Amino acid sequence: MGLAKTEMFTDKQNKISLFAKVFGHPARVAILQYLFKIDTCICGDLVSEIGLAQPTISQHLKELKNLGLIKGNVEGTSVCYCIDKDNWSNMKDIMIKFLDQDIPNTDCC
Amino acid sequence: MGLAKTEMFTDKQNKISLFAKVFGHPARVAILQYLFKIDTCICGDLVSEIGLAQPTISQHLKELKNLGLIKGNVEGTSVCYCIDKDNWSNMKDIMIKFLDQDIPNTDCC
DNA sequence: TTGTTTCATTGCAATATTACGATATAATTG
DNA sequence: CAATTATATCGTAATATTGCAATGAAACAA
Repeated sequence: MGLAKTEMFTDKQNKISLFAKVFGHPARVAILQYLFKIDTCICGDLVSEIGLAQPTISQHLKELKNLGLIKGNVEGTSVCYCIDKDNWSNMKDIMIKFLDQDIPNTDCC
Repeated sequence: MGLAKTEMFTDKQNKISLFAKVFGHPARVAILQYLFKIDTCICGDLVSEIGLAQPTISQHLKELKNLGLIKGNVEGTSVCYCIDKDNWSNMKDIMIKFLDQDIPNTDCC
């Protein structure tokens, strides 16, 4: 199979899992952290920064772009990437709401 | 391949991606939400609640247990599951720190 | 002891993900 | 135009994930 049965879950649950999945690879985490760290757009130094082959980085960027978390801008021969603020903020709200629930106070375990 | 090159990333990046990966399936999100919603341990009604086959649920529970996010207690013939408060709290801090970074104010994109 | 119930494990088929070489595309330079 | 640079896409091999039927194991009930 390898195929999640998304139709049996709520939209919210599927959304959370889609966001989580994109963070489920250290290369994508590293790309995002780099975008946060350097206070400007990324224009090309990602391949040397991360250490994976160029097609691999391109593929990871595509997944981040597909979810809307980053956006790219063609700048001559290179492409500038940066966080999509609105979408990131939206995702953050959803994820934090999931993570920050009150833990039931049942000491049966 | 299908194999992440974890050795090229920091421990923190790998940790974040491992936590995220476990949330990257709606069934595991649903299990956790159910654990939060019902204010007590889960003792057996997960299979009927989620709607996947029993071995599938068992497998998802195992992954959550492996990361330490839930713990189980044998209660007669059934097993009681609940959130592991300390580990959840720890994970939450790491994930929120990652999600809640200040977004660079560069409007080049 | 013989079921019965509940959950875990095994084994396997279907599908997804990861990584990268080769190649394509698109803008720029000479 | 030809060469260069930067990125995307294609194709494919290696590995991971998902789901479940079959089976096992452990506690309980009769």
